[in-house]
Amino acid sequence: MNLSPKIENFVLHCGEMGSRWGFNRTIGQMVGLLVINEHPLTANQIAEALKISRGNVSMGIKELQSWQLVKVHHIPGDRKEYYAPNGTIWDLANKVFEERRKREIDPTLTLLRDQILDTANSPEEKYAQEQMQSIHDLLETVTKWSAELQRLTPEQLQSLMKLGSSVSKVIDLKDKLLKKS
Amino acid sequence: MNLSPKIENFVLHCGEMGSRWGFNRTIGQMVGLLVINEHPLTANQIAEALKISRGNVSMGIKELQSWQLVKVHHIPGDRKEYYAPNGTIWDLANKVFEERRKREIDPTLTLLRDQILDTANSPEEKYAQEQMQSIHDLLETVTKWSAELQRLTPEQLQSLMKLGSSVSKVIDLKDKLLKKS
DNA sequence: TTTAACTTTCAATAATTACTGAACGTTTAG
DNA sequence: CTAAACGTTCAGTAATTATTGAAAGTTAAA
Repeated sequence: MNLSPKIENFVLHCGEMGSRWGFNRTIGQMVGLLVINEHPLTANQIAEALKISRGNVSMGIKELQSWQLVKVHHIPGDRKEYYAPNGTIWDLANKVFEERRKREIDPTLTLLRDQILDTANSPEEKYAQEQMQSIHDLLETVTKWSAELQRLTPEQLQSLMKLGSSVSKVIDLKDKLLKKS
Repeated sequence: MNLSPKIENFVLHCGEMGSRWGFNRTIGQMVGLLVINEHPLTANQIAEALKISRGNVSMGIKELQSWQLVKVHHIPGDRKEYYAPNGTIWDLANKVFEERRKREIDPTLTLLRDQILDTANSPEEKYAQEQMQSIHDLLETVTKWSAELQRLTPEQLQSLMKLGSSVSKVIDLKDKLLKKS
């Protein structure tokens, strides 16, 4: 398992980015490695390619499974497990978004709702509640939107993109249509 | 500077979330604190409220300024600096997105483009390039979309949301319109 | 110019997070 | 049943990241 410089480059970059997307460097590299390899890899191949311990691979795979980002393959007559990305790039990105929504946005919305319903007993708390309401509304909007986007295939998205660069135009379209009907 | 339990709760939560949005726990708390306070705060007030050192506040503010998330106020006859959020909630969210795009997505796009243009000298590299192309396309789409969304006011967004829950419908609308004309 | 009131910096250290590798668990072939 | 081939766990340790606090920098009033 020797990576070509080009591929190694990509894998290292995934490592750097991985930490920003919710997992750590090593796990980012693992995703990168699995994604640029056409065929599933064994835990030992991963350990060797990334120069990390076997135990670390096991922990990383476990974490990736909790994100639903990898699936396991088996080859008849072979006891090893072979790991591969669980879906297309688009699927993986969706899963990361979805998981982060669950872990970050949902708990925040819950907290905000609780606080907003509670009665404010000072002007400071009143202001605080107003701000929390803004955050709440923003998060809810973003959540709904991302749910919408996730339903689209990449092709539909591309098509939407080509509409003419401006979402405002979509709004205008909507308005026109609604007036006609 | 004594926080009411309700407000403290929110601030602590911002701390937890802060780390996920690109900064660390303390800096997350600082943002939370500034956002739920109607009036600008001095560095000492922040240090006292969050029970951290004065030096840490200074570093945190510096970091937040690099994200363009805080602005400085001055009161005539007072040499202290007063810090406040740099815009509405929506503005702040936009700035975070924008900054993360610059720090994460743009460098990734550059790397991917380089790799894709380079000639593949093995079937593995060929496949790798195809995958990189997918990632590239996805990131570009997401980038363009977020740029579009950022142009909208929260009100426009809300309006778009109310369109009827499904973006696919917008695409259908578009198709119908284009066929008619 | 001195002093007081502030801010910034950064080396030392604390806190957190990630990794290793040995021990243990499980499955299957012989 | 035993050994080999694999996967998992976790205590100990390494690496990284965050924080403190003392020293140095800045500004303005006296």
